[in-house]
This record gives sequence, structure tokens and C-alpha cells, in this order.
Amino acid sequence: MAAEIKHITEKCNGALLAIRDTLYVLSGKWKIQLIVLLREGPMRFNELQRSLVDITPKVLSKELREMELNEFVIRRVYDTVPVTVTYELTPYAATVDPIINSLREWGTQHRERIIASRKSEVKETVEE
Amino acid sequence: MAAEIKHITEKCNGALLAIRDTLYVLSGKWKIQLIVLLREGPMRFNELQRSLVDITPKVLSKELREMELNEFVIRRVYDTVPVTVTYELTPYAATVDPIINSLREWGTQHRERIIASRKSEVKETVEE
DNA sequence: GATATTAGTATCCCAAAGGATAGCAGTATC
DNA sequence: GATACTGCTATCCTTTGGGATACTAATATC
Repeated sequence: MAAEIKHITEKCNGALLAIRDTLYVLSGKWKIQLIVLLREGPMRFNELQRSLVDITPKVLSKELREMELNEFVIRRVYDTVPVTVTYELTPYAATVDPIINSLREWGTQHRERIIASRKSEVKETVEE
Repeated sequence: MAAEIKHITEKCNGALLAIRDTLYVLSGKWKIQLIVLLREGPMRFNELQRSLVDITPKVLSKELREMELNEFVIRRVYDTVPVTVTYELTPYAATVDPIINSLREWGTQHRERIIASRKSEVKETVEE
């Protein structure tokens, strides 16, 4: 019996570890959203802040720093007045596209499913 | 200029919304891991707790309740002594497989990449 | 009668994530 | 000289996710 349990966890262990790694790197409320935004092209700090309405500069700055460390974005400083800083996705950031796409597709289907189930609930109520 | 910013956010908006929906449903430290475990077959409460070493009963119970509400698991109570309760994935839970697979694959590749970059760093240090 | 088992609850607590607000340097513009 | 713009940082505060510990009912077993 103990052996059985052990067998199960070992079989999943690799998957669990890999998934934990991924979630750790993409942790936080904003990183995935930032990647989605930046896929349109490089953006400036204030542009990002305005696009993600609720994000504060402190949090945005922290997320961008972490993404720079993980080689998801490149930070470029231009010697203009006032200074211009752009954030741009690296090619490595493109490797998370499958994750983003699967998240987006599932969310879309899930929403449709919920709307459909609400409609059928209404029908049932009417039919009673 | 304002129009340009608006254009960008509108183009991404659907994706951002869908992604937020997905992350909301799969939120928390444990739900994805529970799905991975339960893909092996139905498990009992204590079995799950033992498999996910660090989870406390309070948290496990909360996660399972949320997953039941989202129709990811079915909870079955058997009239044995002591009582037996099993948790089993629904067919709907299988729809998140693409997400889980993309998370697992990316985590695996990312880990390999980090190991590789560590090795090359060592080489460079030696070569200096 | 003490102990073990199951599937949880109840209560308390803590750390981390993240929000609110203010401010700064450096320049340009009114 | 006041104000505005950029890209932040600093400080403080709140929320919430989740861990630790203890406990329950009902029965069986020692």
C-alpha cells in the first residue's frame, strides 16, 4: 500500500517539478499580461503602466526587473529629454507562447461554457 | 498618440481577459498539482494529503471544494467505516491538459537551459 | 477504557504580494 | 519661477494566501 502511493508520486514527480518551476518563473499577477502586451512591439514604462490600468509603478518596476533577469525582456535606455526607456521581448520570451495560447484558448472556451450553462438554467426555470 | 495606445490595448484585450479568467479558475498553489495527481485515477483525501507533502487539510479541503464548484472533480462518499471519500477528475478537467502540458514542457526546457548556461559560465571562468 | 482511523473544521497566525501616496532628478515649456 | 514630462524609488499599509495546531464524530480494535 505504501509502495502504491510511492509509485504514484514518483510517476508524477517530474511533471510536478517542471510545473512548479514554470509557475515560479511566471509568478505574480502581471508577467504573463506584460508578455501579451509586449508581443505587439516594444513599449515604454508609462505606456505599459497606462495599458495595465491597475498596476502601480512600484509593482511594474519589480515585475520588469524580474523579467529582465529571466531574459524575457531587454531594457533599452535612450539619451533623450526626458529620458526614454523601452522594454522589448527577447526571442526567449517567445518560448512561452504555447503556454499563453493554451491559457487564452481555455479561458475563451470556459467563458462560452459558463454563458451556455446560464442560458440553459434560465430555460429550465422558465419551463418549470 | 492616444489612439495608438487604445488600439494596442483593444487588440490584446480579449486575450488578456481570457487569460485572467483561466488564471482565476486555476488560482492557488495546488489546483494544477491536484489535477496532475488525479490524472492517475481517483484518490482519497488522506492519499492526496500524503502525496502533496506540504499541504494542510484546511488548504486541501478548500482547493478541492473550489475544484468541485468548477466541475473539475467529483466527490464521492462511501458508507464505510470509517467513511471513505474519493475525488475523481471529471471529463471537463481533461480540457486543461493542453495548459498542463505546456507548463510541464516549458519547465523542463527552462531547467535544461539554466543547467546549460551554468556549464558555459564555468567554462568561461576556466578559460580566462 | 485508551487508541486509531477517516475526512475534515476551527482558530490563530505569519509572510509575502501588492496597492496608495509621495517624491526625486533633469530639463523644457509657459 | 511654476508646471509638466519621464522613469522610476521610498514608505507605509492592507489584503490574502496559506501554514500550524488542535479538535470533532463515529466506530473498531487492542
